[in-house]
Amino acid sequence: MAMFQTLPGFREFYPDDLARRNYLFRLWRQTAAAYGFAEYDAPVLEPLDLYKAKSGDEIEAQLFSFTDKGGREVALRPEMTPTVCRLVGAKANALKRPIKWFSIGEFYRYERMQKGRGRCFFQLNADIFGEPGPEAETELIGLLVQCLCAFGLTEQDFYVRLSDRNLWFYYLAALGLDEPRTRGVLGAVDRYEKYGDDAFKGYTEQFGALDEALKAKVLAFLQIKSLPALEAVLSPLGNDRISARLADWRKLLGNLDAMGLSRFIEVDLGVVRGLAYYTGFVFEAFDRKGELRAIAGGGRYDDLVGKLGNVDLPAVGFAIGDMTFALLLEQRGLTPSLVQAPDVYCVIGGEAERKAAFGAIQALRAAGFRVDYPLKDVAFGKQFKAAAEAGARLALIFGSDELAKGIVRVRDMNDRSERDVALGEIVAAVRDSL
RNA sequence: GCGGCCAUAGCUCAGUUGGUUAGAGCACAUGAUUGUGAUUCAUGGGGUCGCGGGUUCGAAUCCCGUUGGCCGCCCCA
Repeated sequence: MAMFQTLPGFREFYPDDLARRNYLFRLWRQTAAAYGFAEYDAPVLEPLDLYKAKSGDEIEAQLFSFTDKGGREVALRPEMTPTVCRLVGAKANALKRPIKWFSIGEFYRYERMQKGRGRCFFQLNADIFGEPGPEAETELIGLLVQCLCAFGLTEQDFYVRLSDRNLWFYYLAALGLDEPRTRGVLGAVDRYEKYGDDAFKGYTEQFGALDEALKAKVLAFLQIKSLPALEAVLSPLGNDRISARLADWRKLLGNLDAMGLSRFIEVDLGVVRGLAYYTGFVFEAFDRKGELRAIAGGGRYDDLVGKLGNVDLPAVGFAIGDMTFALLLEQRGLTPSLVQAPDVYCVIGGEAERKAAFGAIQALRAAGFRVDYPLKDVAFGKQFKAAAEAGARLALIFGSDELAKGIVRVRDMNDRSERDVALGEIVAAVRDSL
């Protein structure tokens, strides 16, 4: 047994694992770039207060935090949002709008491990700053959907639930609830899907039982699954800000429809997301089978940059975690096998031939081809086997007979055909054959 | 933080009522095969049975503790 184990919840990436991870990151990067997002990065270790400021003391229990040698209270980052708010806030006046940024980074949370959750994980974070209107949500939801579709997932595999905390606030205000009670009701709404009527226990303890007629309206509202149903409930109220908000909804859904993404989107007012800092549209991606935890989540947080970056700036963002996402790809058989195959494997007759082979190997590698060869003398049969197992497309045979004639035999490992090439033309010959 | 199940080779696992030197398949390595990828066969390396303690003449096996894993609850930024 190993004398040292990895810390609980931490992960090691052997070459095959890392190849899969890199594949994830590569497609995410390409997709984010295609949508016009610029990549940034920032420290893994941050002042503890950065997270307290955003989320309160309670969050500290789930933080990897400690005191550094300079006596500073620090924490490994559990998420990107506070950091990116600080970054943007610090240069807000110098940055071209809209600010469309993304990053891929590792995050740490001191939590109990579970399926799809460890103590370290990677996330793609994408955010737009400086755009208050639903055009920003259009871009982000579009990007989110494509970040999943890029791997071959379809509307059969996942969907995005779209909701709106503003509409909840406006609606509950119109029903006569004050802000604390509104937050209490939203807490119940967040839990309703899981606990049913028990979700209102917390509210009842704090404020007393919710009026039955009011509760019926809340329950009806959280079950709304379409824009027309939403309009039917809200339009009669004749409330200006609600009307304006419905216009935002029409714009967002219209935009997404024009992008051909309607089949991924489900209006679902039952989603409010627990985070107190979300201020508008919120959205979450789930697998259709409902077997996994959320694949991605995001929403608008217009007040956070002001709080953490000292400049008022509207913002929307989302994050996709790598663990649940990898489980989904696995379930759907979409995890590719990514063997790092060489282009060329050199079969070398013996020590004398090796010298000649090195020249060609060096030239091929300098030209950018992936070239491998046995480090020590091995029987010919073994070398061909090794070439086949490595997945090489070509085998170059550096035998004594060939080298005596100044040539190398090029074997195509797929169709087993062979041809001779002058030693000096090896690079061109390989280029032609691949 | 709470609860359930689990821990034997790199992987998947077997291991009798507690009883010789703890096994198999896969994987890996070598050879049969000194110029061509398969199959097959042979051989080999690799385990203080997660760790610590206890019971016993004797523990992978029974008991206690501990660490780690899986699953669920809380939480999920």
